[in-house]
Amino acid sequence: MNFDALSPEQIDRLRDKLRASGLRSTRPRLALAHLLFGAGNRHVTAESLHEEARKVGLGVSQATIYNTLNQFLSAGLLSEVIVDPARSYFDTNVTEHHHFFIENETRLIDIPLNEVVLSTVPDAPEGYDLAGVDVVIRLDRR
Amino acid sequence: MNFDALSPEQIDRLRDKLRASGLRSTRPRLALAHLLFGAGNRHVTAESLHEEARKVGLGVSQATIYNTLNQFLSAGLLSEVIVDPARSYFDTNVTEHHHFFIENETRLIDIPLNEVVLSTVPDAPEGYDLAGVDVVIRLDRR
DNA sequence: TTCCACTTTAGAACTATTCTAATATACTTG
DNA sequence: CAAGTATATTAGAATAGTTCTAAAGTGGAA
Repeated sequence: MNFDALSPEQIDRLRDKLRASGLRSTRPRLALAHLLFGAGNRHVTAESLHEEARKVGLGVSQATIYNTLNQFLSAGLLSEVIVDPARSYFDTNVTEHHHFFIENETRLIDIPLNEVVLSTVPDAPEGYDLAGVDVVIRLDRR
Repeated sequence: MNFDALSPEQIDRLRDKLRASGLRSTRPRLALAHLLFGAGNRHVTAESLHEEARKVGLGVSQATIYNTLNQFLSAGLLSEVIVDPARSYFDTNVTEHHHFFIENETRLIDIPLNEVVLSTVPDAPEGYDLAGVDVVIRLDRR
């Protein structure tokens, strides 16, 4: 596979992040990182990433796809988007933002944080801490 | 089981809704409707409703729980809340509103529509129609 | 270069949900 | 109001996404 997708600096940063989470820089992890982070913000499912890996000739098992996605999630390299009861989506954009979800295409589109303004939100009930605010705008193809 | 939970008028309205969706007013459907609609707004999962039915001595199979929840959803008697990749939640509140979701208690709390003000939202991309806007405020117990 | 903790993997296991096809029941019609 | 039929219910099998297991492989410290 083509490892030009990530610059040497990006690779170093990735290795640091992995090490910081106690994860070794293995061939499967680096290869999947190239697919994930090599071309702007992306949304993948385990299945779509596995298929993509297969297409570029990456011999990587389904178990490794799941393990890697979950480890990258814990390491803060990915975020999870919960919009579809049938599968989990992983997002390479780990900054705060929102989503369009096109139900009949099972496709996600990022919405930059500043394009959604929540001028009023309720306080968290007593005894609870705010963990995050997710806005999902559901769409149907016309 | 106690059928006093719903008034005769409510029962008539329910029968009408079911008929409008081509559904017969069977004993299991009416009994589950009493559990669901007999005491204010509620959030249930298939499992929690099944357990509740069992406790009140309602002999109803898991398949019927799933069938009934999905039929009530199609009939507009329930709405679905997607906040947890592990299970589907059904909400007896079918008006537009939002949710708190307490992750470590797998518990939902309704937020009335007027308590969340979205002063700016992006336009739907060309070719797509707006299907709904869901705001989920995730909480952790302190 | 060796060693060992960490990784990967195939396949089994698991969980939520849906499906199947046999039995039971609501509701219409005579 | 009895009978007939379309619709419901059910147990259990099937399915889909995901996680687990345990055996074989590998990164990187020394």
